[in-house]
Amino acid sequence: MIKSPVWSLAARRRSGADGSEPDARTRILDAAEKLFAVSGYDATATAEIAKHAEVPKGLVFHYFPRKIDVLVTLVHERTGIEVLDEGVPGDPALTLAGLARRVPLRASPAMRRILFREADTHGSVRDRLRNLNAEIIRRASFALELALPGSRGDAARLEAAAATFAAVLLYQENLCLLTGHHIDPDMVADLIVRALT
Amino acid sequence: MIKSPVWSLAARRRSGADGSEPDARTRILDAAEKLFAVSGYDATATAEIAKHAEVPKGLVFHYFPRKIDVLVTLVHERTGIEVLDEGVPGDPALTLAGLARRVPLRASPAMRRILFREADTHGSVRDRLRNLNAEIIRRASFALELALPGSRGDAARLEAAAATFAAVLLYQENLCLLTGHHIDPDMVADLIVRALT
Amino acid sequence: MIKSPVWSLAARRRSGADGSEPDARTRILDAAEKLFAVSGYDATATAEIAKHAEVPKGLVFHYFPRKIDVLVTLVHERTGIEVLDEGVPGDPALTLAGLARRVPLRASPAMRRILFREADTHGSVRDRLRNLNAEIIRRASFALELALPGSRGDAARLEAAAATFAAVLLYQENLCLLTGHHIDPDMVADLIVRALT
Amino acid sequence: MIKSPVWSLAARRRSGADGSEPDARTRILDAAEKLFAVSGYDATATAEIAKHAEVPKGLVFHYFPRKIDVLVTLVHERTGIEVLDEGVPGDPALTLAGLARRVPLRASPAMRRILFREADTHGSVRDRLRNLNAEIIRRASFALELALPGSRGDAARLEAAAATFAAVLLYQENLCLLTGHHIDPDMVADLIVRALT
DNA sequence: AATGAATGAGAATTCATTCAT
DNA sequence: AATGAATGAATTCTCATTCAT
Repeated sequence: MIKSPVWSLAARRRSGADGSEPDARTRILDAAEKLFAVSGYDATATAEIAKHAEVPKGLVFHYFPRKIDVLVTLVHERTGIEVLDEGVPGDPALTLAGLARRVPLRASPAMRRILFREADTHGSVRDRLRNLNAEIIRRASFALELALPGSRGDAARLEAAAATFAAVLLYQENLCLLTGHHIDPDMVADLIVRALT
Repeated sequence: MIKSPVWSLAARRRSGADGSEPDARTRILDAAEKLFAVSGYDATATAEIAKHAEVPKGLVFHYFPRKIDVLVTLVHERTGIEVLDEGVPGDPALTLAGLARRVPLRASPAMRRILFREADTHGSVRDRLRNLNAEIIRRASFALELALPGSRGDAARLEAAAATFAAVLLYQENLCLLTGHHIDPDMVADLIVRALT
Repeated sequence: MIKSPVWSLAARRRSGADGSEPDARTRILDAAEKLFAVSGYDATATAEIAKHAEVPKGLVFHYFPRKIDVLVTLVHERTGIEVLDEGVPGDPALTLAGLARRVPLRASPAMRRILFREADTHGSVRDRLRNLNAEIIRRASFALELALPGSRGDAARLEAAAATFAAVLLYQENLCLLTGHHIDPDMVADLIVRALT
Repeated sequence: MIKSPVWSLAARRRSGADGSEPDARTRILDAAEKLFAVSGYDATATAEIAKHAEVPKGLVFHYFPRKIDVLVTLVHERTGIEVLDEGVPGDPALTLAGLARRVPLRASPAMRRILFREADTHGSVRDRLRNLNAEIIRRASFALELALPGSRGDAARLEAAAATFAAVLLYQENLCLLTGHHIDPDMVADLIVRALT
């Protein structure tokens, strides 16, 4: 059985299980997500969103009185931290590799682009990103501690390792998109393990 | 004596040592650099650039027929790779720490923000970033090889380490801005060394 | 009783017989028609059109996303060929004179000026004029054939006569405007008849 | 020996007989003539003229302080009435055909387009066109009288014939350009002769 | 005479937002 | 709730013209 990516949970929720069209509000958010990711928030006109969502222009403002509300809603409703399962004690490398492959950030690739791009200029997005980042570092930290009990001696180094790990995991997608350069998460996990043992 | 940052070489050149005002074109680029960094390209009006540069609106058009030309010119003229190479063989940790503190990307903090932010939506900026990133990885790779001749055995691991190093170095500033979380380059350097020895 | 000119049919339709104001879109086209005729397309600002139409500037864009769309729409909606055909066999001179006085081009004097002036530089206008001209020549040809069955022998001459007739009819108004020289259509009709009999 | 068209007299004068480049002022007028004909006066920027003339922008204003001076100068210097030879008494049809082929308007095709187009909105151009038209009608009238002494009886008809002849001759080029429909001058000459005899 | 930087008024177009229905 | 016409401020871009050198 193929496991659908975590970020598609929201996607599945969008269109009813009966295959019916998602409702207008959802279609607006879908369109905005795609357009914001591709062109950026500023360069996307609300009229464009309406057109792609196949709803009349006025309806966008019906649901989202200000344009910024669309962005805020997207970030609030379509990004989050995976609450499910955590660290699997035992083999350090395996645990880290698992974490690498399953960053607990629940957000579609499009939402990640939006998150990083708009955080630069929109306080509310930045706040969200801050929280998400902190949580990811905490998880990584916890996982490292769990996996590598021996390195407990140096908290600072563990902290740096977790942050590095988090940074690489968060940005690898971005970096790949921008530079075409791919970093293998397994390799990074392996490096971290080697550094801490 | 504090060494002025490398990216300010251009800045110093802008206003002559004689204290004379930089010329109009330079003032326009200066203003654009600052404004693009703070508000983003799309959210910055050319009129705003002109006002900050203290030049008439029309002069911006005179030098840069399209608004996008301002961005393209900034990226072309104000980002680059440090050519001064300083391979310091000897102590691995020291060498890496040096590299960490002196990323060979020649670009002001403002230009870095612009580079990362606008690469997402502007092809020409993305191309530049791609080149810069590749060059930085190459440098890091070379430095690692020089510093850690013993690890030559595993090229893939070295490559991953260099890429991780480069990614963290490039993004740390960004991450710090966005999330407030600071990563100590020395720590990262130390981690890399430990991972490779 | 004086028969109102054919081109005013549309005009009458614009403002209801109930004296109600024509709608915004119509007022915009009315204003554009007048201004384009007087000053030319290029020299007429859309703001000017809006002012004369007594609508806000933005509404012009709402109906006509590009300025050129106003011109194109005018030409499409306000020029045409009279469909009411009236072949009146019998006296040749009378028939031709009738045709002279009733060129089958349905277009206000303003639209005619626009048509001739802008055809020079705007392809879509030129296409329209081409069609109109061809149709007028066909009508003239048909009328001549009907009126002067005896001249059927020389098709080329008939063709030339029709074209000449059409040219003079089409341009007489233009010429008069530009040069102040008036050509009497009756005289031209008479000439044609004499030439063909 | 091929006889170069009358309107190229000016052209020949432009570049020295020694094949040297025409001077700046001439190149400016050349460029303006071409550009005005293609795009119209309003739609042609002075910078464009300078570019095509391969002269610095400032030089255009050196010779022609106002943009309109370029147009006025063109019309003054590059349109005129042929003063050379006139009617050849004898065969009417031949004389008219000759006149048809040799309209006494000395102006390049480009200048004719400019003349007709800009007359609509520029008084000075209109004045010139008026004069030229009057002169052409006078010539045609004279030629007709000379060629067809028998028809002297009806001055009004002669007048109408001359005007028709002039109109067709003047506009045929325009019409052809706009509508693609060609009128054979010989045919028109023939028609006129038939109408008057 | 020749030049290109400088200027600013004004053009087209964009677009978030409002509002009557 | 739904709709699309209406609004006007703001933005990018154009361009004739001036001017110092």
